[in-house]
Amino acid sequence: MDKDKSTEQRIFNAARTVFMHKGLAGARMQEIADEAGINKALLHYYFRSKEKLFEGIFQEVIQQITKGFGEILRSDLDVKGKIRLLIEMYVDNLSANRYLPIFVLNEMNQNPERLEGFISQGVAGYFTPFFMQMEEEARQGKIRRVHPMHFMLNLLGMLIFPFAAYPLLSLIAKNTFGNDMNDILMERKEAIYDFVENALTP
Amino acid sequence: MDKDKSTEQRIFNAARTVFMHKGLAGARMQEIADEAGINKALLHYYFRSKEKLFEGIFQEVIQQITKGFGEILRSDLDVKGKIRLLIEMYVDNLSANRYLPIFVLNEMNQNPERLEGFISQGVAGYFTPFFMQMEEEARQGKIRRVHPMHFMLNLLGMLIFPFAAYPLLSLIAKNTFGNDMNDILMERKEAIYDFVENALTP
DNA sequence: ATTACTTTTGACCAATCGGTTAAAATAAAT
DNA sequence: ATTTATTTTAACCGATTGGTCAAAAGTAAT
Repeated sequence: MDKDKSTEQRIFNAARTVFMHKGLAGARMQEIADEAGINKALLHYYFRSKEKLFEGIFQEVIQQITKGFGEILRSDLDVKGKIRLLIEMYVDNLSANRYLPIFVLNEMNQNPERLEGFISQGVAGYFTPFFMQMEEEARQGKIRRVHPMHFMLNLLGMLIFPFAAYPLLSLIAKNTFGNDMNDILMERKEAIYDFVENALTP
Repeated sequence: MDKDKSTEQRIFNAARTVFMHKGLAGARMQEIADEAGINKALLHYYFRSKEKLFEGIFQEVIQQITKGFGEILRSDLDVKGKIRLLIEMYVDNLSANRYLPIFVLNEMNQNPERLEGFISQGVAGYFTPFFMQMEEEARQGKIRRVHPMHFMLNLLGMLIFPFAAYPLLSLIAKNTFGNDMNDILMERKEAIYDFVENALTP
């Protein structure tokens, strides 16, 4: 219940938890209040409305994702180095917070307009330089020439999908080979990097 | 409004549309009634409750997906042939219904118990034989030896993710290179197959 | 034409929702 | 100690929600 933090922070943390698990439409202000250990009216004292509270959470989550993403893409590593780091970051982050991808994907589909404000400037700008670096390394014969955008879609898909589809995959893993899905997720870093490296080797 | 079909079918179609776009928590019975062009009370006449109506829709959607999936995996094609067909099917289906993946992923995360009933017997059974076929072809040197489960996760991720993240990717595509995301999705079949084939070539 | 059965409707209900308000409790300022 | 400002609460409100019901409209059988 974050007993020692400020009330505003406790509310914000509670809201993040509940919104992340239930989504905007499924979340209840009463549940957020309970999770924060305070009265429901106090929610509206600190954050005017459910919509405003959600907007704050959503913005924070998006910014946290894009921040790490941008830092890696703008570093001075080579392509394979950046990919290695992207894989590390995504698998670590999503392992710690399994509901994040489905939350973000769902809410951005329910209300795409929310993105427009604070995406265009940020994420979009990181791609062009990285794509140029890929072209350059392909010219040098360091990596195979692939379509940069499709490569990025492939990489992100391999990274994010297993976490978004966890409940289904967990069932399948159990029923096909007594294997636990969590064990498979642990191997995910190596599996993706092997696959990508093989696809990028000329 | 499906004027000529039976009332029950019109309601079911309307429910599929609304649930698929808004999800269980976000959908309103009144909106489904409007979409079907009938009174709200008539919904409860044909389908007892929102939950029952949703269950019917969800089951139909899951079954439709797993059906095609199973048919391809059990066909007598070689591994690369099956992969080619899987790519064709998924890209075609998801192009025609962009909301399907995020709908399924979200609802299975909100209520994983719903899956257990009608998944274990179906989908799970298709995997083991296909995984054995992959091992066999790897032994013959026809394809590179890869971990079957991770390979499947990679393939499904590459197939599904771009559709689930469409709104974000659409913004990025527009801002990095004036390209339209729909054009990119059209090239998706070739891009994935190229990538996979390169990763599977010994 | 009357009966019997099914389909459709408008009006209604209790519960729940996000949000408000006035007052109580607490903290800060003088 | 008293005033002032801030934080927290219980009680309440109107709107919306999923769901019900009795009656009307339609259909089929005799």
